[in-house]
Amino acid sequence: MFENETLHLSVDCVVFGYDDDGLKVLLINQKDTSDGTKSTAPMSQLPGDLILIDEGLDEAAERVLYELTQIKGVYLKQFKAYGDPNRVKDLKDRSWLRSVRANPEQRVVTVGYFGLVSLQDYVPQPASFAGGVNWVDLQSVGPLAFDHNEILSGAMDALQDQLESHHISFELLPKKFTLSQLQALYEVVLEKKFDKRNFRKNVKKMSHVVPLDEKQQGVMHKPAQLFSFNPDQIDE
Amino acid sequence: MFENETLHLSVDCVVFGYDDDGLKVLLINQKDTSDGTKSTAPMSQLPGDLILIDEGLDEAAERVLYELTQIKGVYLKQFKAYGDPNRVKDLKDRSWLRSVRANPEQRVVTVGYFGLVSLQDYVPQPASFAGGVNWVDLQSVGPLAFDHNEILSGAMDALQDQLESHHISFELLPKKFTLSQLQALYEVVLEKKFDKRNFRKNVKKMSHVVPLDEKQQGVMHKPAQLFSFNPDQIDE
DNA sequence: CAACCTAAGTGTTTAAAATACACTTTTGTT
DNA sequence: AACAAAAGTGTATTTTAAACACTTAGGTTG
Repeated sequence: MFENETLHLSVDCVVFGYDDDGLKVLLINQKDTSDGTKSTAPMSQLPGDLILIDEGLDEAAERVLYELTQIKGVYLKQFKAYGDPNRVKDLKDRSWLRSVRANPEQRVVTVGYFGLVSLQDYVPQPASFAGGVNWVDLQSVGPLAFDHNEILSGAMDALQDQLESHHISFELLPKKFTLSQLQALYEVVLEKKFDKRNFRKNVKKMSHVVPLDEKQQGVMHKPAQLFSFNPDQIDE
Repeated sequence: MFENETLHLSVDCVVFGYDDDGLKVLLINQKDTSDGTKSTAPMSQLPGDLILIDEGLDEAAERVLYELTQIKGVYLKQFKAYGDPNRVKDLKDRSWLRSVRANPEQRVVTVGYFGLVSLQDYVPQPASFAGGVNWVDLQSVGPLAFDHNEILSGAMDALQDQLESHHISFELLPKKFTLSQLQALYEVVLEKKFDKRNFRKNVKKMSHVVPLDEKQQGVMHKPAQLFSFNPDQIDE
């Protein structure tokens, strides 16, 4: 059943990207299998790959993400290991595995990481580097390879759990942001609405959200004040 | 540096046991190395072992815990993977590894589980089965093998995070418990005091904590009413 | 340059939740 | 009968959360 008695370990990265039109996830397209078999429709998957024998898990997640998407320097956090012995045994995943793995039948346990990036700052659009890398609207994510839909949903749960308690919302926003952007982010991630005045009252209690002497420009309405995040000033 | 190019995966279980005199963790003593080398002092460690090639992670945690301690049927939950490439390379752990592993130099990534048991119900005292299995007061835990102190502290964090939100306190209490026991448990785990009247007010709002028609017996003070947990009645 | 569009920004009232606090009751023991 | 020990109970106060609507600043249009 298992090609030999060893087991491989991989990391898979669920990188969430946010901008004013919503929350996206970074997916890559499996390259068409070139072995002449009537390949099933090419699938999307999370960026992930086997870890090297001498690298740590966090390190592997960073490397793999960079190699597959050219994205680096982003917030990345482990959230769960997935170890169903048959998680890479599905028929739909066979031909692609055969085309990229020395031992396609080998069991692979994977460690899931979730990542956060602002699509306005920081990140060079990965599509311009690696072919087949896409930011996909969360609602539009179809069936993914392996158990990647399950991993994605685990990442989403972790993100929701940690958004408020771990001060990570700022990883999804540009360095300078408005309170409306922050509120919209909360609403998208937590899937509920907030009252504008109450929301702002709460934010103004957080000493790590600091108002700048600067306003939004080029918008056709009253320009909003800009804020930034000061990580040195987290008080509980 | 690494004996060969494969990597092993293990599970380690941090099983918390609770009774009226506090929170304990289940440790096992490494058997004395019998290879004649001047063995370093025998160490304690978390119950853990390599997973088999065809079992899932949760399944492996259950099996390993049972094999090493005879404990089964308890609440067990994955909380974090530990993958430092050198986590089993410390000098202090050498001789023991040589005595139990075919490839003692091989890298091992481990997946941490935390477990919860009531020391009053359920659990046959493991000490009566497997030699060298001990419930150790959390305060009295000394240096453990490998990175097990770090894993223990990660498990404690996970327990604290989830105690209130995940309705797991009941896994640490006898089936029938008093509100004072429940409060004492909260105080020990969360490391803070609660006001008795306010605590009871809150508990009485939880529909899954149901009062029984039964009182404590054989105590030399006013006997307390007993309560039990109804898992079918969790409302958020 | 006046009218208009758009999102920003702002306070108060009400309801709910958290906190602080001390005495009486029930059982078993001496 | 007196005592010891923990169980059990209510109210007032403070803090936090929730509900709610109009004015303002800037850009665009005619």
